Order: sequence, then structure tokens, then C-alpha cells
Amino acid sequence: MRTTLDPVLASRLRMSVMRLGRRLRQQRADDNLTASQIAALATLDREGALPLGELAAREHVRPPSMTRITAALEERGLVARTPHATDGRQVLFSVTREGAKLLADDRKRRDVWLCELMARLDPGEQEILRQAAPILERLATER
Amino acid sequence: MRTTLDPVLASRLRMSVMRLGRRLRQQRADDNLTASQIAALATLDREGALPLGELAAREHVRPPSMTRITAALEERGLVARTPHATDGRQVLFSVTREGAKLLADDRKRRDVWLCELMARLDPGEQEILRQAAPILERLATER
DNA sequence: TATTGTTATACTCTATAACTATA
DNA sequence: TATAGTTATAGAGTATAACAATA
Repeated sequence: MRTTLDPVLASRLRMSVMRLGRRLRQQRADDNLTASQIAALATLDREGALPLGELAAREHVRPPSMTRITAALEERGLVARTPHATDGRQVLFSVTREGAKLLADDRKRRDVWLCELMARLDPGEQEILRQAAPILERLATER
Repeated sequence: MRTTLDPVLASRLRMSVMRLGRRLRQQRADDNLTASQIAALATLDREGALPLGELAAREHVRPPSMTRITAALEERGLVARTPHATDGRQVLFSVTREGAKLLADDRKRRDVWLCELMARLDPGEQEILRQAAPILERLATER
């Protein structure tokens, strides 16, 4: 068993992860939402209700742009706004039941696609991925 | 050893792969190229010289848009155009030495970032990723 | 006459600047 | 006076339509 870190492994892992990620993204349903709208919706789903400015910051977008993004999402009933409890200037945005359903359907779609691909692997290979998943998860969230 | 395919594994793998891919993308150098320009450059690098229409198709972009993208890349000396050998209407685009260098530097950057993260894993975990890499590669390229 | 690529023009998305309201 | 969000306007980027050159 070797312990020194192999730059070729990093490079290979980078390539395969980015390619697979790209293909997973391609499996998204065409729901007429822009990439920014989907991203904002997913962030609200992941982080819970956020004021507009905070959401804009997380999405690396300016507040006026986020105003338009949330307006589009609100018009489609995917997010809802609630006033801030103590600060009347702030507006909190959160995902509606429909918004959550849209995201869930989308994830489901990609899961099915990936599941079908993985079904072609032999049991030993599946087992390796089972062990690899939590490690990749840590790499993705660390620091 | 189980052989039935586990949807939870697919879901977990999807999440970790997409997140890690997202973070890898964030490591890109800020070279003032747009995402479309980088993508087109990388495609030419991967696939070799292509006529404009073909490149537009692979990037899911219309020919007029690709005309502008290649014009920007050409102006920065990252791609070059050569006439088609037999068909005078077609224009073949290919990556220049500078273009290849820019891509290589960019990949290097991400490799270093990933390598540093992976160095924190213990040898057993590194070994699992070593075995997982070619499997992910196959998933990414299959069908 | 059909096809490849470019130019002209319109639309979408995001940013900066100016404004309204609340603290 | 400072901050959160919106509205007005301008700047990228992409698309459709019309055009030029070649097959």
C-alpha cells in the first residue's frame, strides 16, 4: 500500500468528477427556469429562508439582479416572501411546497439516470463507489 | 456482498460529485474569459480542429453566437482559423500553443487544489479513490 | 438550390446608479 | 445617517432573420 500522494490520481479524479457532474447537470428537466433561478431556489431549499441581500451574496449576484430572480420565482409560485420579524426593511424568501417539489422531481430524474448507469457495473465496482461516496462528500464540503 | 442497486447510493454519489465539481470549477483562474469561451476552447482542445458549425452544435449554441465566441478567442490568440482542405465554405478552428497553455495552467491549478485536499485523507481512503477514479470515468463517458 | 459562416437587429440577464422605506 | 430592497438605465451575451460565398 502506497501512501505518497499521486498527482496523476488527483488529475484523473478531477476529470472524471467534472465530466460526470456535467452529464448529471444535462439530465435536468427543461422547466423554463434559468440557471440562476434554479441555483437560487436550491440555495433557499438547502439553507432555509434568507433575506434578499443574503441570498444575493451567496449566489454571487447583486441585489437588483436577485430582485428579478426572486420575482420570476415568486410569479411561478416557487418561492414566497415573508416580512422580517423585527426589521421592517428586510424581506425573507423561502421555498414553497411547489418549489420543493420541483427540486425533488429534478433530483429524482438525475438519480434515476445515474442509477441506470450504475446498474451496469459489477457488484465489486458498486461496492467501491459505495465506499468512495462519503470520501468525495468530505472533499466537497471540507475547509 | 450485496448486488441489488441502491438508490440512496446513487443519490449520495450524485450530490457529492456535483458539489465537488462545483468547487473544482470555482478554482479556475480569473482570466477574463467567459464561461462559453472557456468551454469552446476546452472542446477544441479535447476534440481537435472543428468547423464553426460543428463547434456551435457541440456547445449547444447557435452559429452566430459561436462566431462571436471564436472572434474573442482569436483576438486573444487562443485559437486560430485554417481554411478547410476541400470545402471553401468551412472554417476550421483549432487551439494555439497559448490556448493550450492557458488550459493546462488552469487544470494544473485545480489539480494542486485537489491534491492538497486529498493529502489530508488517510492512505486507505486515498486507495479507495484510486480504485473509484476509473469507475467514475466510465460512468462519465458511457452511452 | 442547399449549405457554411457572417452581419444586422432584438431580447434576456446582470450590473451600476438613483430612489424609497425603515433603523 | 446608514442599510435593505426596488426601480431606471446601460452593458454583455445569445438568438432569429437576412445576407454573402461556396458546393
